Amino acid sequence: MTIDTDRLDTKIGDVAKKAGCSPATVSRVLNNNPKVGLHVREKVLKAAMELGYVPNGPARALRSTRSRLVGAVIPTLDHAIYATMMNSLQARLAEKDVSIIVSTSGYDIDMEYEQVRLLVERGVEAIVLVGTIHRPETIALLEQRNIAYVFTYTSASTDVGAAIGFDNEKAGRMAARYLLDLGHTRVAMIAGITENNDRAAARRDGFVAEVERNGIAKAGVAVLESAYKIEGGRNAMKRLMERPGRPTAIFCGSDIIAAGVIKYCHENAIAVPGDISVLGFDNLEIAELTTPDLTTVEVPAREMGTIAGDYLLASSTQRQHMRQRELPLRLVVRASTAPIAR
Amino acid sequence: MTIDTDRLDTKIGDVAKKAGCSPATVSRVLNNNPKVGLHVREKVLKAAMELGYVPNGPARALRSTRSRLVGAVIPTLDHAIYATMMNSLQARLAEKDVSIIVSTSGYDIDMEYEQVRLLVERGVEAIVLVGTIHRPETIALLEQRNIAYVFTYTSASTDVGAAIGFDNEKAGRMAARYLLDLGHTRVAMIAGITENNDRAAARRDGFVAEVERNGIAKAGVAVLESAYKIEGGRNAMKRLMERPGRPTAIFCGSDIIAAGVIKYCHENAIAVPGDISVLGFDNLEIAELTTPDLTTVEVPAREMGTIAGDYLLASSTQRQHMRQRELPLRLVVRASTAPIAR
DNA sequence: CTGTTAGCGCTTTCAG
DNA sequence: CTGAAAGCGCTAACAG
Repeated sequence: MTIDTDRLDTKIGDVAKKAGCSPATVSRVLNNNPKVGLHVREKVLKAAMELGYVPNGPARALRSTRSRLVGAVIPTLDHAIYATMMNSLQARLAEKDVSIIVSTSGYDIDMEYEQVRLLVERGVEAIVLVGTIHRPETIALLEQRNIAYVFTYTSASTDVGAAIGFDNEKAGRMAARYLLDLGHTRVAMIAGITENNDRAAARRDGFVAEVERNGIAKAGVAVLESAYKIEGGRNAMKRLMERPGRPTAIFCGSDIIAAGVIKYCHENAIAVPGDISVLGFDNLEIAELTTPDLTTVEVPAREMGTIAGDYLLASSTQRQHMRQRELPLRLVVRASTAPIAR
Repeated sequence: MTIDTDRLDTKIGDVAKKAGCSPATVSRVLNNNPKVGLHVREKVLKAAMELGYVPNGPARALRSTRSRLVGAVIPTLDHAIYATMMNSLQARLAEKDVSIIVSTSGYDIDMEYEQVRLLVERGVEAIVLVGTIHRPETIALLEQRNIAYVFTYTSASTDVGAAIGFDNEKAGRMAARYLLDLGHTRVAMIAGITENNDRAAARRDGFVAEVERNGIAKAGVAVLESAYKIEGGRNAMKRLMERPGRPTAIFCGSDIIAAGVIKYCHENAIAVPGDISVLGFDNLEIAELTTPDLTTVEVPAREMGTIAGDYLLASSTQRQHMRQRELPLRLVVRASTAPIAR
């Protein structure tokens, strides 16, 4: 009647013996198979508990091909926008006892392929990816093995994979529209790193297109790139300010970059938003830390994680109706932007 | 000679057939067993490549009891200090093709136990935990199944588990020492949440002990708690300022909290560090975003992740020499602290 | 150096 | 409703 704690590992047969039934029945109980007698079910549960039985996941996965494991490959965990998404995704999956293997690609699609391969090897049932651009081999592998996958941070679904996110091009246009409506005509963008990052590239394209559509800035909109770090934003701003034809408004590809831009302005006595309006992207917690508080475009990172989780948890039939989900983007107006001075 | 892409899944036997050898030999090649003829090895590799063979991890794990999987249970991914650690831990493990299942406990040790149980079920070979305080069942389970585990963010190893981190109590004393040396006698602490968080509690205890050891502050040091959010810090500061006997220096349990404190000061025309010195903890990227820049205690989060990774990757014999690792703490002096005005 | 044999722990037909 | 039997894909003895 006491709990055995000395056995190194007890298996389903031990539980069966103790409960006085067959292993098959134990398995049924553990899998909530309804057609097991109430009495037997109770005995099994009791025996399992007393023996401290823990199922062997790999054995289960091998036999049933259901691993209760999903994978995610994100650029990095060192950026709040991805960490936050992972946090809510993991929380959602945990509610259903599904585990998530997290790996990072460092914004490199070759590395992403390697990681996806490894995840497939681990037997994940589904995979979360970021963005729309991937190696064809990555998608081919997933298709061939019939593993479900979702793209996040984008709303551009392919004919096969699902997409849960937002329209990056539209986001860029929204940013431009806002600055333009404020009366700015000399605008610039510090775009983050667009190589291998279709989302950053789409934002830039949308921004540039909207600005040029308005006929102003014939000389072209200044577009620089920068690492997603405060220092990166600061350096990019320095480069920008050393060029002729200073802008009066700047759209930054991330709040982190915007923070670096504002930092540079402080150091060089450039008034924000007096001399230059600064618009961020992401709405991270730090947007309330800059002086002045940062106007920014909010990215629904938490929500994306939860919805991606729902998608993965759904049955394959249910998934048909969830294959594309465009989340709304919201402009959060704070104090770093202002109408152009006349 | 072309790559087969239509087969749903090819197994080791298929590769063996194509390479003209036995499954055992294929297995040997795939596991880098040295005693396989060079010629055969090449044929196997070629066959595996052409068939697009991906090993079946669960089957391997079942047979060999080596899953190449480790687990981590952290409080949350929504705080940079943990996300950063996970990022470097994952990167280190990925170099050796080891995957990591990440789960979160929300600072709740009962939840932590559930997550650990699930990880054990998944067949992880080792587990990373945060802090020293855990349910006895958690440790018992790990011990019984003979699964390696490491505590991080602490240097207090138990007789069984390893610890990779720093001395939180010492950190608290260091913070107190610094403020005291600046001449402050009326000091306070906003400690984060200490319930179920032995690290935050130890920091508080060290801080209070060092202050009282100096005989000042007979009335006791004011200690408040706060969520690890900007708003939390701001609210706690509000409460603190509404009490009699305002402090001239405040130690915050996290930079996030410190940011909130500084925010409150701005809003209420309290000069930092003129009226009040503010000292943070963590040295997050945001420490350079507050105005003035934040003086803080640097926590080696990235390094902890890498070292924890090394520990998990090591053989059990090597691990004996790595069971305790206290990383140095560094005080990063910026502009939010100053000697007391006379 | 390579093949044969057995079986890891579990779930799943198939009978009863 | 329950048991017996088979075998998921792989690796580890053990021979040769």
